[in-house]
Amino acid sequence: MTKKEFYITTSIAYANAAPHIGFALESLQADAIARYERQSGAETFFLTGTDEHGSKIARAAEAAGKDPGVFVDANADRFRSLKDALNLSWDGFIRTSDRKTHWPVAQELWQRLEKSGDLYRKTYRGLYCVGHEAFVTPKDLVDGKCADHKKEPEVIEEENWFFRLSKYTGEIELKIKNDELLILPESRKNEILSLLKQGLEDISFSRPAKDLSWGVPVPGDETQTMYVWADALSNYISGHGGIGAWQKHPADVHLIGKDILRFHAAIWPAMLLSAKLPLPKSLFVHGHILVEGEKMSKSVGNVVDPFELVEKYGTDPVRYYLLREIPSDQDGDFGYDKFEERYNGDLANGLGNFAARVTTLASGLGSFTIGEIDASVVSKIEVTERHVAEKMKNFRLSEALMAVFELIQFGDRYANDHKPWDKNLSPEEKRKILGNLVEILRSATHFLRPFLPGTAEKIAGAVEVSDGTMTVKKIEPLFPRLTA
RNA sequence: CGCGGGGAAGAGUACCGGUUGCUCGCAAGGCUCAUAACCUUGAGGUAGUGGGUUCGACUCCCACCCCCGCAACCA
Repeated sequence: MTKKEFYITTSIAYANAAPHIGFALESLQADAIARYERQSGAETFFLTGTDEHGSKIARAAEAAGKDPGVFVDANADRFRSLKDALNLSWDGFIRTSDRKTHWPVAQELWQRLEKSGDLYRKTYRGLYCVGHEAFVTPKDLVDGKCADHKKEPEVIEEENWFFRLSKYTGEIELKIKNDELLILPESRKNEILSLLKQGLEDISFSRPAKDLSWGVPVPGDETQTMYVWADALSNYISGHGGIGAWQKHPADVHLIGKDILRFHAAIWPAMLLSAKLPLPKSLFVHGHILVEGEKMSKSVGNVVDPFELVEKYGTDPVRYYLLREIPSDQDGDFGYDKFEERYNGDLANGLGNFAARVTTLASGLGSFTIGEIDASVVSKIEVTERHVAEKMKNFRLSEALMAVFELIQFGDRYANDHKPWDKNLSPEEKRKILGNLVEILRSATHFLRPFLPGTAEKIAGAVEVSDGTMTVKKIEPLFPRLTA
């Protein structure tokens, strides 16, 4: 009760392939926010996981000659191992194929919707393309034929469960409008409001089990398997203690990509309303990563593997690039040249060099008492703290990082102005100046900790403080310059 | 077609109706504690295009162009 609780989620990744840097970005954003909240004293729960059902996965497994369960286990492990590669601090990893923790919640949620009278059977008639092995819409057709497969689709009828999404349009619109369900950035809020204004239609909530066997069975109807909505979205509940826990404390923020905004801002809230459960407090919508200006796609072959990046550059440089170079709420670009520019400019020359110069200078002093800190330094640190807090509140991570690097620049300037290496300075004068510089370094380290936890650890390890006495060790180069 | 977002110096971005600010990159000078680093100064933008409102617009309005997402069964 007394302690602030904070519950943050990423979307769950579809486990049909290996993770790419898009998911790495979302994980890192969530991680930085989670670490920041934890550091600020909140009891934080950070959830991530994998979405493992659906015919796409069943087919991918079949193509790989594997049982879907085995296939999905292997992929889930790869997503899980992002934790080490990227130094993620998640507390829970939910898998939708988990029959013990996930299925009962998905089914309970389903039953709640049913109890509210919001699920009904309806015959769905659609155009089925054999090539797609899926329904297509008239817009996918050219001259009455599937644009991809050049075949006329068949008209197929099947019975599905439907959810009365239409019933909740108005209520959701209102809650988004008055920020009861806060959507950030504001442009995304506008986007979803304009969609809601057009109204929502009821959606199909299940598939015949004969077509979709790899999924959660519909309770009380063996012939049907849940379609993605109840199956996947319920992870936010099953991954953190189940329905009772959600009732007490729903998610503070769901991090999602712009591609799944409508699911999270319309379908998910509608389900929760129908189930008489509280809505998440906010959604933060990030953009997509382009690679050298192009959309990342398997067919183009420009998919960037986060594990390779980490292998090549190290964890914190990858964290830094994705959190700093990619604007948190817009599309951003990944490129190796840019990566190395950022690395050299900010990490090697900026943070790394500043840490080296300060610790080298201060290590020559032995143990010394911390003197008074200049008013200008105190106020710069305070300003930085305020800026970081403001930016973090709106999840503008890249801008928060900018504020921290301004502090480092301030530190470099302070060193140049006061020249603690000057032979004419008395030992007291040197100590005073270095006391200030170390203070700047320590503060910057503190602010950077959510973003670059490993680096912060290293710097903190070089500065020992006890009872107002400080001992500084010379630090090993944190980020050796990359040379072309 | 429609809805939403975005288009600013080589790159990434901020604020704002009233001489475009910041970071990286680039150039010159300074300094030498530090990872050829750091500091200072400078070059570089007709703010997508064309109209309009206004004493005055990057900022408001309209049209168009380009990019991105959505467009309900595609996870």
